[in-house]
Amino acid sequence: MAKPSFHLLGDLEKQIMEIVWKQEQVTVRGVVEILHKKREIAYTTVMTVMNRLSEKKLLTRKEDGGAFAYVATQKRELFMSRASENVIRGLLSECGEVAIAQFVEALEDVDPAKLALLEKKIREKRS
Amino acid sequence: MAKPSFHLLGDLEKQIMEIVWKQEQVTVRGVVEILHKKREIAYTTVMTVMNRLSEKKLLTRKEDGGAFAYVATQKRELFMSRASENVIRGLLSECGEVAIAQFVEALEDVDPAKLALLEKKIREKRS
DNA sequence: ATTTTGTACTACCCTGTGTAGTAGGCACTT
DNA sequence: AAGTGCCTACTACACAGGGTAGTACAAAAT
Repeated sequence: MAKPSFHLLGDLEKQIMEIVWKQEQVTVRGVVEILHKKREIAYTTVMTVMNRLSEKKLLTRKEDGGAFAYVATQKRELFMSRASENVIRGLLSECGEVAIAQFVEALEDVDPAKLALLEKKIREKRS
Repeated sequence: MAKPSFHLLGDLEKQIMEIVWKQEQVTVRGVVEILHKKREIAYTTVMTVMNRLSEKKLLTRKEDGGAFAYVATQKRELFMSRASENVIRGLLSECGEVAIAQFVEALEDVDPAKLALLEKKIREKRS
C-alpha cells in the first residue's frame, strides 16, 4: 500500500530530533512543552522515544541535577549527510543508472536552480 | 541499530521479483524451484509473499489452466525508476543540498565513470 | 478412488514505532 | 514528617510490514 519511500526515522522521532537539533540541549519536559503547542502527547511517550533515540545513538544524555539533559550525538547536517550516503549507496546499487537519471529529473522538478550546484560539485570532484 | 537505509521490498520479495522480471511469466511452483537451488523454503511461503506482492500491485495473476500465472505489472526498469524517484524526492526534501553533495560523493566512490554520465544528463535537461 | 497439486485462509513470530500507564525515588512545601 | 509534584525505569499494548508455514479443501492427474 504505502508508496516505496524511506524512513530514516519515524514521525515522532523526527519531530523530536528536529527540536533537539535546534536547542542543542533539552530535557524531556522541554520537548514535551514544544510538542504540546501542536498536539496532545503524554510525557512518557516522549520519554520513551527519546530513550530509543539514545539506544540508537542519536542522543546522549547526562545527568544535570534534576532531569536528564539530552544532546544530539551528531549535528543535523552530519546526520543528514550520513543518512543520505546510505540511502544513495543503496539506491545506486539497486537501481544503477536509473537512479542517476531520476536524480536529475527529481532535482530539476524540485529546484531547477540546484542543477547548477550539482554541476559545480561534479567539477570539484573531478579536480 | 540498523543503519538508516531504505527497503523498497523485503528480502524475499526482492528475490521473487527478480525472478519474475527475468521470466516474464511464472507460477508459484516455478519460483519455488528456482529458490530451492539456494535454500529450503515452503511452497506456501512463496505463495503468501506472491499474494502480498499482488496486493501491492507489483504482480498480477491470471488463471492459466492449473496454477495461476503471475506477471509483473511493471518492468524492472520502470519499477526502479519510480522507486528511485520517490526515494530521491524524499531525500531532497529532507536533506536538501546535503543530498546533492552526497550523491556526487557516493557516485564517485561507486563508479567514477558515471560522473560523466551524470553531467551529460544534466546538460540534456538544460536544453 | 487415491494421490498430487494448487489455492485460500489462518496463524505465529520478530522488528520498528507510537502510545501510555504504573511504580518508586527525590525534592520542595507546608 | 506528610503531602505533592516531577523524574525515571519498566512494562505493556497496538499496529504495520515481512518471513515462515500449517491446514483445509478443491480440482486434476493417475
